[in-house]
Amino acid sequence: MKKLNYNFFNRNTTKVAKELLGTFLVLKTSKGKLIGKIVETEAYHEKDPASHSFRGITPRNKPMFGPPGFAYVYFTYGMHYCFNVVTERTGKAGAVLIRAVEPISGIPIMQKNRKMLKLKNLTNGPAKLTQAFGIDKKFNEIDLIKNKLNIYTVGKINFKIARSKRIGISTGANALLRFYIKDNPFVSKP
DNA sequence: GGAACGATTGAT
DNA sequence: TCAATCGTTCCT
Repeated sequence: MKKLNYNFFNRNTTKVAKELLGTFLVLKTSKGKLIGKIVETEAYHEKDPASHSFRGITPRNKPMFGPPGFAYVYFTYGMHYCFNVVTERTGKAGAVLIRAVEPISGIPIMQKNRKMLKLKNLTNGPAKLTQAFGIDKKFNEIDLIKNKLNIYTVGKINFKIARSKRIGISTGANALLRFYIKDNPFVSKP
């Protein structure tokens, strides 16, 4: 297990989105470690009409323009948080939305956070995994290399990557910037 | 100052 | 298919 570093994130957003598949999101909590294998991502570029960064920098999307390897957590629909990893060099916006993970460790804690027992529904959506991990606005703009929330790789690929249109957006909807592990049951929408 | 809307989810 | 629910952004 090797922790992903700044160099990994300081690259083209689409490339990072693809290579994040099969890596492990790890959060150290006082009650134990939460681990989820990333099985679904979406890429959001600076000039992408679907991206928050499209109309330039604002107080909310500021982290997207910041250094790579940091978190961008935003609140949406009045009740949900979504977790992104910032990509590209400082000054250029870019982020990868983590849309789904496969529960690996700390499952009882995730079940408690989600108030739900069914493994399949625990983390198979962007706002579901943040709820399972307890990720909220306190995690916005934190350094994912130096804090309790990290991403690790084992360097092995034993799955096929599928590609599709992104979900839940209206403008720029035809771009194939969603990536997921083929046949993985924890992908939000296969 | 006001209004429209959203990178969603869960229940009906 | 639809309500829940509120911060952000854009318009006046």
